[in-house]
Amino acid sequence: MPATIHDVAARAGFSVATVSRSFTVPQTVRETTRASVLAAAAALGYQPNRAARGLITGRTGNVGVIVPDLGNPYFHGVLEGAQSRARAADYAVFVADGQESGAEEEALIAAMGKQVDGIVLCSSRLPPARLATLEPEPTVVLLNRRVPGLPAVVIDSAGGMRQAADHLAQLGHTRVAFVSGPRHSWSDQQRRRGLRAAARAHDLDVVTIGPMAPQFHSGVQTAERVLHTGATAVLAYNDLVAVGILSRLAELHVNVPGELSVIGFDDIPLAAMVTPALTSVSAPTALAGQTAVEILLERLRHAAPPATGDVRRLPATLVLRGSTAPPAAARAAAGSLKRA
Amino acid sequence: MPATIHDVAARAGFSVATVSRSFTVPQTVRETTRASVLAAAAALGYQPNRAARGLITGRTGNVGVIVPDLGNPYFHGVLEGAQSRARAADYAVFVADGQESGAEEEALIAAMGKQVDGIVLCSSRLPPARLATLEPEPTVVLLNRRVPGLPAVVIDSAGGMRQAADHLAQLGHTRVAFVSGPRHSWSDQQRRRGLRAAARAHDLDVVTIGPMAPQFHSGVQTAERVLHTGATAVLAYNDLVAVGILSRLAELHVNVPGELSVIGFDDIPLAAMVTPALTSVSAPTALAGQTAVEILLERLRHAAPPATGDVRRLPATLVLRGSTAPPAAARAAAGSLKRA
DNA sequence: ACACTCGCTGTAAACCTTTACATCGAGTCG
DNA sequence: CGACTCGATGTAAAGGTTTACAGCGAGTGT
Repeated sequence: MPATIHDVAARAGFSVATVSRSFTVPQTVRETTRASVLAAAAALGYQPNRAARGLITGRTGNVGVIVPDLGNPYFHGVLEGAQSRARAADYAVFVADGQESGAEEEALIAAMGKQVDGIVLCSSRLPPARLATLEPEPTVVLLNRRVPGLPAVVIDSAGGMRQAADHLAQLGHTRVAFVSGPRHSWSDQQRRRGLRAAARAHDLDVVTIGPMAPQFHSGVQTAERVLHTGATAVLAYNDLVAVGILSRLAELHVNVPGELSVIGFDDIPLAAMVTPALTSVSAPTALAGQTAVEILLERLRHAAPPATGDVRRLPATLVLRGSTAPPAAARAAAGSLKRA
Repeated sequence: MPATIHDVAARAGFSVATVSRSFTVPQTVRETTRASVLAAAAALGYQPNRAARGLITGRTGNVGVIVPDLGNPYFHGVLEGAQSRARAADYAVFVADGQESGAEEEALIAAMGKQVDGIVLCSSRLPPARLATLEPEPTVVLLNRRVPGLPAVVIDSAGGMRQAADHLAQLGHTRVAFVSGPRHSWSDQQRRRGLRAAARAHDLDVVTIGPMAPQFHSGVQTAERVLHTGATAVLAYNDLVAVGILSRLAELHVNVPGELSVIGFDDIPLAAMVTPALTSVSAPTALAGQTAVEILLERLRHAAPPATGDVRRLPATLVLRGSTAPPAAARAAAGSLKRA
């Protein structure tokens, strides 16, 4: 029913080859020819059949994005960025939810297999050994994960964590809690690393709680434990748990930031919507998504992967809001100073 | 490079037709035959080439989901539901962001065209006339939108609104504000309709503010206007603006629910995370997404659309949290009663 | 024994496009 | 003027699968 290349060829008075070329390698047909082909195509509403094209070229014009949890706001930014960048290049994007499971992820990769030209794997739950054997089929780029030999875009969590710790130290905090994320999470390791370094530099006392699921309810459950540590500030693995902490603290009538400062991670939209607004380490998720498909497309263009170990590092930046302040002790001291 | 049906056929000692049949119409091949075909396929890691299959069957095994804004949490639930239902049926899902624009949406539909068997159109921004002429190519099902002749799944916002208004009336409120959503939004019309009905029933005084963009900042901007209406409760078009209101109210030191009750719509995860937790009309978004692809798949199965005007109505239910209470006046009255 | 039906399998066409190779005419160079 | 090159176009094969049709052997009913 829909018009094929043959219909266009017949109408334009040329062969199918010429029609095909008019679309895929315009330089090779005479300008006037191309014009009449295009006119015929437009008149017929012709759209190339991607399946047929894919069959012969081996490319699909699709990319896949696999995230561990579609429900996690963190990945919405990624998805949005990926989608817009892909669309700009006339690629379509498949999205799939790995359900936090390596096995499911693997199944997804297999299922996507021939349907996509490449895959953006976000915060993969797969073991490094498995990741390393993924290529060359399909072409992948990692997001927020590094394994040797695979291109990746990573957000500099460690750097962000350092900024957060600097900020806290500067405010006068000396004992802080860290509510950590999933045990084997690459991101968690990065954040720990950043925190360790900053702690040494500033002579901060750090007590780590966790691992915890990166969810709101984890924060709710953890709030009281944080209080018991005697810390005057808490760094949460991500905004979700930070907000959970905030929520429980409000129930307990603990003043934030007066009695406890709270810092989140990722700066998802939620962070700006709670009261007090959450100081958070902003992760450029949309940019990350964009960059990931950009690298993917680039690799696809030159079938020979140029720099397969290409790692793009995106900076995270601390954004100051209302959930951090000097510790109560410091303010008390300042107060007594004034009084004295 | 990857194994084809021919390789499997050769290895199993049968023809390609038999191999093909073993996968697509298993009843027609002898059981033992099928077993050896499957064994050969497994040994070779054979996966049918979808492009080739699609070329001949005309089906792609893909469905598309178009949402007006990937950044809107409302659609995350939809997307999640759609994705999981599709995957269960071995379909893959394309996702695209219409950017709140009818034109972009149209372009997306055209671009998806031959790549998908059907499309779930969420809260479409397209005019009804255009929507009506979409079919039969591609097959679509609408979500949160109704136009004659097209199957749809809608969430009963009007019913939800009625529940919300009932709740408020029961608490003793007599004057409430409604912060409305996008002017031509179908959902907004539904909500208005439900509110009007409930207002009549309970003799509620309703003052409408808006239209407003369905965003957090709209709520922030609107909070003071709400206060000035003299209403003791406010119904927001969705949770995002409700939370915006909450946020601004906290800045103004207006107690919620003491001085003003706030009700949101959609019950996105955010609603449960703010303080006070937001009373909201819960929209079963994931179920809606699921149902939409279910209808789509069903229609695809019987090429002849069974009941093209099929409309599935999903109930919305009010979930009570901490942002609603009797109006200050009522409590004062109750207090004086007690005192008397 | 014959004509049939029935279950299972094979052969080959068809789906729509891209692209290697062939063709053909016109210009170029010696 | 002949041998070539070059640009524009056409012909046909190829890509992997499904499926209409044919074939074939075994059972069935007469």
